Amino acid sequence: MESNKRPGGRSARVRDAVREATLAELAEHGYRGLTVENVAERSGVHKTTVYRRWGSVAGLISDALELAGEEPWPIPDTGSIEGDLRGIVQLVRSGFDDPELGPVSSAFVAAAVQDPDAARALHEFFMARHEQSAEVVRRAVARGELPDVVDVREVIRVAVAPVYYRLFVAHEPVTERDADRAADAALAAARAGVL
Amino acid sequence: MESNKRPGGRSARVRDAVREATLAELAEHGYRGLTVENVAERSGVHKTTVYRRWGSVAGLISDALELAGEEPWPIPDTGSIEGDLRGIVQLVRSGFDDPELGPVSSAFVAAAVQDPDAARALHEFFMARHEQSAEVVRRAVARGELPDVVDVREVIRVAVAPVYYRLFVAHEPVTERDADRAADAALAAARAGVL
DNA sequence: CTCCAATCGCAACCATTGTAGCGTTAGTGT
DNA sequence: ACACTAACGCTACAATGGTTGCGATTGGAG
Repeated sequence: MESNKRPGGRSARVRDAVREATLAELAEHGYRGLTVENVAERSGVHKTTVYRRWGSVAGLISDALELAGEEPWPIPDTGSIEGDLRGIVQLVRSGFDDPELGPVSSAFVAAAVQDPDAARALHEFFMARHEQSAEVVRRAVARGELPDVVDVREVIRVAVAPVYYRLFVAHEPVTERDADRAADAALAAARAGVL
Repeated sequence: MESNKRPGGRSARVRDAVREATLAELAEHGYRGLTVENVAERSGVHKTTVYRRWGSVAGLISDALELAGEEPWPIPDTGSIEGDLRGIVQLVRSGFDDPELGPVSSAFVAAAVQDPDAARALHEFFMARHEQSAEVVRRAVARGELPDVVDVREVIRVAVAPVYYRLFVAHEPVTERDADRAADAALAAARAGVL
């Protein structure tokens, strides 16, 4: 999708229009309501063109996901690992709570459990996220707050996992307290040396 | 679905045939390949009947899920909370690894992120699972291995969450070691008194 | 400026999914 | 045993999703 032979001009305009329409449709109707025809209609691009370049709704999602993965997100720096970890988990929680971002983010997860391409794209997305977020753990190790044998990415995974588990597996509500507790649990495990 | 006015005879046969066909189709083709027409074909029940009684693929899934939720699963009893927790998480992991059960279980998760009815059914399923699994934590508290203020269900959630997170969110492989580590992390957090 | 290939728009089409009307079958109460 | 009606099967059809072939447009290289 990146090595286009004709990156300038009309192709670029079409691509942007479709991407924008995809995100707008996702925000409004979620993943279930995302259809190639609606995106084509909204973007002003013919449906045949969308099918040719993106193939299906999963292709649209994957493309939008790559785009979303490029922009970094604000890693907290509160001075303590406890505050940083809590900040990250709260950021995840509030992201899904947001009426604008929530449906889009949820749509990514929903698409990935169904389509291999979307799954790959989401995998890459989360690998980048883990890598960025792990910085707070590295800082903590440097400050001597955590043993230096800790698996920095695993701390992040264990910290955010309960939030995702509640949202997408058990389908339970997630309170701010739940988020803090998940962060604290990961921290306790890291301090105990099991991560 | 339970308060049928004619629970005996043909209706029951139809219901069982459809349920069985649904599970078989799920095992073979996963959630993506599950279609009302295929289930109708396989079960020998006409497709209009399936549409009438189950409405859609999500209805089929919800029904199969209620069925699956009724049969209990083997909670380990190794004598120590460490062994029990590890056993539970490994059970989860190996369940999704199993070529027979894996696709069916995954299909439940996939359906629930898309359909509200399936989400409700899966929610009930997991509430029951948590309740059953929490028994190992209660035993540990009784043995004095854990503080008695611990949230027994939360320990289970935190223990299994990383496995589900890897499988359905980050789309990373899950090794046996990953599973043990997740159990150990939850245990460390519980011992530290944050759960 | 001119030409050429890549890309897009368009209409027509096929396949699949889901619905409606209606006659038939088979549990269930008497 | 008999009648009554819920539930099912069947055909036909509407709607949606996705494909194909071809002509028109447009960037970009020389």
